[in-house]
Amino acid sequence: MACKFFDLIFDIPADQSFTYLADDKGDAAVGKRAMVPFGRRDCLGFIIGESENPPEGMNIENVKKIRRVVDAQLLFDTKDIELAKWMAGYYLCSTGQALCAMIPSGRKMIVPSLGDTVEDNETSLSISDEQAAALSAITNTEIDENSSADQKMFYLYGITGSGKTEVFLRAAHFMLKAGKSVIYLVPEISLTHQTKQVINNRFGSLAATLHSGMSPSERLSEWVRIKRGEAPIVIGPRSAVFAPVQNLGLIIIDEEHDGSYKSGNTPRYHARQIAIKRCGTENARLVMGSATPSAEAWNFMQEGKIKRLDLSRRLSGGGMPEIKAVSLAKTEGCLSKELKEEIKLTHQMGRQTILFMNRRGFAHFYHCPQCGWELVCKRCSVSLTWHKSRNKCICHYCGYSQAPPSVCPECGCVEAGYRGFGTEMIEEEVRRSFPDLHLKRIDADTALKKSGSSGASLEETLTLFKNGVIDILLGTQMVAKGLNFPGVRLVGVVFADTGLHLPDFRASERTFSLIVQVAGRAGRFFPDSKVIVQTLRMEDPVIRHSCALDVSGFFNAELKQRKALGFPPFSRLIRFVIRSKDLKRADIAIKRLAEISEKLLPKDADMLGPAECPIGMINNNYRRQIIFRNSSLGSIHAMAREVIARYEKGKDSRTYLEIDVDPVSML
DNA sequence: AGCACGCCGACT
DNA sequence: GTCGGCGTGCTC
Repeated sequence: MACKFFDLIFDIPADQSFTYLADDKGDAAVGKRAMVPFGRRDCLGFIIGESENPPEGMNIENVKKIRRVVDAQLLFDTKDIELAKWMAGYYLCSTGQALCAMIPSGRKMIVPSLGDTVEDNETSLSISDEQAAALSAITNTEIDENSSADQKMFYLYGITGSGKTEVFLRAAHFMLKAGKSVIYLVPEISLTHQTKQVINNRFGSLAATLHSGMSPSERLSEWVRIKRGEAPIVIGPRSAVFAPVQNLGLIIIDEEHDGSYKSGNTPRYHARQIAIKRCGTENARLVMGSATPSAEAWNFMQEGKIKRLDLSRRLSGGGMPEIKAVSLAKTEGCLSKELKEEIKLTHQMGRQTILFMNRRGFAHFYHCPQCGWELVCKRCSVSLTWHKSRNKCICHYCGYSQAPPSVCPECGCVEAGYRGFGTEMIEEEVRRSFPDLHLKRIDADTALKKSGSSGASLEETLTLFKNGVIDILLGTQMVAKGLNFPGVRLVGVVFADTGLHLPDFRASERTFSLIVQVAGRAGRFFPDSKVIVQTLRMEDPVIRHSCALDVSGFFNAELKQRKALGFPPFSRLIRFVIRSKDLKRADIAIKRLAEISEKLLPKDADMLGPAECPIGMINNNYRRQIIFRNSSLGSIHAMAREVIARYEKGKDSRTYLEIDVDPVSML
């Protein structure tokens, strides 16, 4: 019987392919997954190559047979393999790991519910001149095989409510009509449903979704549906950037600044980077959008690498709200006089308030005013957060909790207590100040509750708020993203400074972005809306620029600073983190890594560290880091690859090396 | 990444 | 004597 040889790669760190045998008539093929004996066990591998002959210098006796081909359909093609190889090179992982991140992991397929027929509901809604100009810039670009990437990247830069979505939709429609496919990236899973509804209402059921909330088999069947060309538009979070659409015409990245576009595990890819790469090789266009671009995108726009398209006006109900910074310096509790008065006024007007609290992080900690002692997680070295309703102090990294001490364990001082405030504390104070207003709190704690359990689910709460049943919505990041409530007049940022102290060079950028985004929730439909930003740092440029909604003023100052300090976007970084349960091992490993690195460090590059990570321990793992920096990625990239190779030889099996190219968080 | 092999210390 | 922790190396 005729046999063929197949090259397989696996989801392991080693970048090496392995050859297996399968008979000719079988269904083994490049683009499918197969179970094969690998070492002492069976492993799932990706078939990435085939040949008539065994690999050179290899005895046929030693080639094992494929046990079972898992997929009936092809899951990936040579284009995908090329992308995986590029990713492996860029993000310093193995090709197998890269491919594994690209492809859904399901085994069984669910029969997909087939979409309706294609509709063409051309909306008669008119668009503004600015929208029309932006749209024609995107669509009028010649689809020219020889055009450079510069002409294919656009940025819809516009305040909330300026109609970015409509431009996205029309650009998508343009591509669909031209017979091309569209990938529409959104920052959160919850936004995929919302966006899918909008798309399906508009164009018929053409849209597919891909996200981690779906079961693996659901994802697999959507994947296959996309691959067959049955869904020319795909909506999803960062992993959807790999969607196997045929004839890609456009990738949309909504809320480009959002941190969720960066993967948190190996390979730590950024969806924007992958999108740029895909648009380059597949000759597609890229349109991003945000009111607060990332520093990287802003810099590209200034250099002309990305064409900026301005949407400067709000479409409905006039301008942006009045934004006022209010000092918390002489305030007892967490609500300033001004904020209280505005809440009252807003209620009298029959309108609603959103209170925003950026709770997570180093914000509120139990500390002793006498000796400075601070209650910190034993495993993660971050401040514990006090949850009054459960009377517990909880670590937001690992979940550790303990009862709050009644006196300072160091000096016995009874004044020890919490500084700063979380949503629960604000909730209490608001209830005390406004006993007859209906308040609801939304955060990770309350969002966990599913409908049917004691409390209202997130969706239920949002519906109640939308219908005006709730007067005040209090919450964390969740209230800042994508939600539009026409009845809102007032937005209060309870404590804007949270996050400004973080030992991360992006702290300012993130805080700025957050304040502007939250402010955008206010009064999209009325001219009299108001935002109050409470702070202890009235003079801080971040606070001043964000309250003035002055994005370019902020970036002028911030980019000057970044340039002076040599941080991105004026340099590129590669971060190595060593993690180990054992302090000694972590220290030995980081020292060895540093020694290898020093030898290989290019003349023009910097090495920061070795040092303890700002969050020195997470989940009982000690964390140490080294950061490589250079004006371009080239030389540190090559060096990092060699460092990894030498380090891996003779590494300690109980320490782990995490590699992050273009890190976005340095904590 | 797993997993086995093989080398040293301390225990019934 | 042997059980088991831990460094090393390989997986078609």
